This record gives sequence, C-alpha cells and structure tokens, in this order.
Amino acid sequence: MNEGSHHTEPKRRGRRTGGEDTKAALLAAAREVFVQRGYEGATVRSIAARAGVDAAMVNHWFGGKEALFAKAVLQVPIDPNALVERLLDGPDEEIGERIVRNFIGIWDPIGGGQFAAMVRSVTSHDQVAEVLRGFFVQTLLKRIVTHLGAPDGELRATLAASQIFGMGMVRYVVRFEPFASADVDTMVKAIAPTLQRYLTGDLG
Amino acid sequence: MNEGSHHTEPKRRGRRTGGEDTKAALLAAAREVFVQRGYEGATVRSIAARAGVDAAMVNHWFGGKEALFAKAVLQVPIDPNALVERLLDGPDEEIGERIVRNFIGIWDPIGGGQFAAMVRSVTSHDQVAEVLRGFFVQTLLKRIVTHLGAPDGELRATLAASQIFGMGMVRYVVRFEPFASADVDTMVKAIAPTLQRYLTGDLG
DNA sequence: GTCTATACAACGATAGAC
DNA sequence: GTCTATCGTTGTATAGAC
Repeated sequence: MNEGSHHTEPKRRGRRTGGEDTKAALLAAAREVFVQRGYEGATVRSIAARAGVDAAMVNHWFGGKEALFAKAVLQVPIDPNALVERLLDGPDEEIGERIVRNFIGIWDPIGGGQFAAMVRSVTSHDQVAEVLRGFFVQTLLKRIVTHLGAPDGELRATLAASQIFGMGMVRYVVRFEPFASADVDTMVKAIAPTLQRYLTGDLG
Repeated sequence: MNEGSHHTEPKRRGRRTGGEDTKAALLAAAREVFVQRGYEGATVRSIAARAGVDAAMVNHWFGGKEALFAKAVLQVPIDPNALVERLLDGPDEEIGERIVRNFIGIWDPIGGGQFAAMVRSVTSHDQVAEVLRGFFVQTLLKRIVTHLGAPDGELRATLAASQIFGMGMVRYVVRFEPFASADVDTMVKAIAPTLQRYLTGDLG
C-alpha cells in the first residue's frame, strides 16, 4: 500500500506526512472490521493490515483498541442540528411520523451492524452511555419536547427514547420478523402513534 | 466449598465427586464476573479462581468460555410456562399492564447488569439472537397473540417486543432518567397502553 | 469420571530503534 | 512519525494424576 519508495530527492522518501492519512485509513478500516467481525473478532493487527499500516499505529494514534472502537463506531453520519430542524419542520401532530421516517431513513442504509456495534459499546462502557445520553436526550429529544411545550418533558423524552431504542433493537440487532423487514409505511402506522402519545398526548 | 468428605474408608480422601458442585460453582461465579466485568473483561482464569476450581474445568464442563457465557447469562430465573399463565390470567384489556408489571417485577430485582450482559451477548453472537428469538417471540409473545386472536399476530408480537426491549434498554442499560427510576405505576400508565394497542388495538 | 499441571499460539500493549 | 522486537496475558488443548 504505502510503498511509493522510488523517488528523486534523497532526503524525503515514500509518503511524507502520512499522519492524517494513517489516522483516516485506520478509522475507515476499523469501522469495517468492527461492524463485520464484532469487537473481539476484530484484532488490532487485522485492522492495521486492512489500513495498510503497522499495528502499533493504533496505539500511537488512538491510545488503544477500545478508544479506536469508540471513535469508529459512535461516529454516525448525522448532523444533530439539521436533524432537529427536520424533525420540527411540520405540524406537531405528525412529529411521531417524522421521527420514525428519519430513524429508518438514517439507519436502514447504514445497516444493522453499526447499530449493533453502538449498542454493544453502550453495554460495555458506562462512559459511552453518558455520551449517548447527552446526544440522544439532551440534544435531540429535549429540544423537541421543549418545542412541543408539554409538561413532564424529561419523562416524555425518555419514553420516546425507549420506543426508538426498541425499534432499533428489534429491527437491526435481534432482527425479529416481520418487524425487521417491514416497509416504512407499516412502521409509521404502527409506531408513530406511540411516539406521538409519548411526546404530546395524555400519559394518564 | 465441596468438602463433605468425612467417611470411613481410607482409600478415598478429600472431595469425591465434586462434579455437579464444580459445575454450579462455575455457573455462579461466571454470572457474577461476566455481569461485573463484561465478556472480555472476565477471564476464564478469574472465573475459575472465584469458583475455587481449575481453569481447565471451564472447558471440561462447558466446552469453552462462550458456551459458559451463554449458560450463565441467558439463564434468567423465570419459568416460561408460569409466566405465560400469569400474563394471560386476567382480562384481555389489561394484558399490557400485566406485561409491564411482570417485566419490571422480574428485572428490577435482578438488576441492570444482567440485562445489559444479555443485550451485549446478542450484539456479539448471532447465535444468541436466535435463542432469544425462540424464547421471546415464539414461547412468550406468539402464545399471547394467539390467545388474543387478533390478526397479524407476528407483527403484533414483534411490535410489543420492540417496546419491551426498549423499556429494558432505557431502564437498565443506558439508564435515562426519570425513566430509569420511575415507579411501576408510572411505567404502567405510560407504557401499558402502547403494548395494549400493539397486541389488541387498531394498527391503522 | 474428575481434576491438575503444563504447553502453546495469538492477542493487546509497550519500549526503543530508525 | 513510523516500525520492529518483545512482554505479559489470554483462551484452549493435551497429558496424566487421583
């Protein structure tokens, strides 16, 4: 991979900085291998080999296998602000539907592996649960319930979180059928009313 | 531990069979260490040490670390038949409430660690997801929807599973507050209607 | 049959050479 | 900044003691 050793200048050989390249290559390779083979199935050596660098680079750039895992797996391609905007853009009575459509729209293309890897990291490291709480509850759901203005905002946000997490678990991790393969409209019809009630409805 | 060795015959000394004792001690120790330190944090040697036996006994009695993990962690103290009976014992309109009360009644005393360990094992080994599907959907939910007699039984069962899994995730794994500490009545008022609709209501 | 002792390949991590 | 050599530990297989 990183050979390129024929050169004209005797002072500099092969790739020059490599630093950011190595880091990015490791991240990409790690995401693939972790999702494909799981945490302990993905060895540092195999990740480094796929990235075309030495295994010691994992420690050098990320501090260890675990830190690389967190960096590679928790990085999902969503912009929180844009997502909140999309969720709030429309009538309040349809926010449940928008949540379901956006959730599936984001995770279905990525595939179940990365969601499972994320869940797995939550069960392994309490620290990851904190990060996830910050993002999921504070950044997303709390801004939504604040906008909706219903009382008991925290309870409503976490209730919605429970149905959203459960949706991901059954669809991407344990893959119960027909839930796992149901089309978006079926999911919306079934689950959107639940989220709608949790966020804006009467909780008894 | 497994002493009980006083006898009259001079030929045999110390513990005699030990077999079942060793097995049970390993199971108990494994449950503790796995829940406390996670899968790869729990070494075979540490489990064996806590059980007071040799590390090779894990292979001898269970065939390996993974098999011991499955036996120790997936073994929850519930009798499926009794549970189904309890869930079906009462008016159909209150089955959602009975599910919530039984779920919390079972898992709250056990603690979040074992639920997290179970979820974690699902994300690691596809084989575990199969076992879980067999128990959760086939043994429990399918018998319930069959009894209730609503159409689309499989979809209803997996929808209910999504809310039940989500409840466990938020309450025991990521521990979002106030959900994680909410009393049973609050949980029932919020979540039972969801399960009731999934199992017996109108899905649109 | 039940258990102990030992050996081995593979792992994550580290120190230090280029 | 990058890599090589190496260390301690892991899961497991094997041989043999009771």
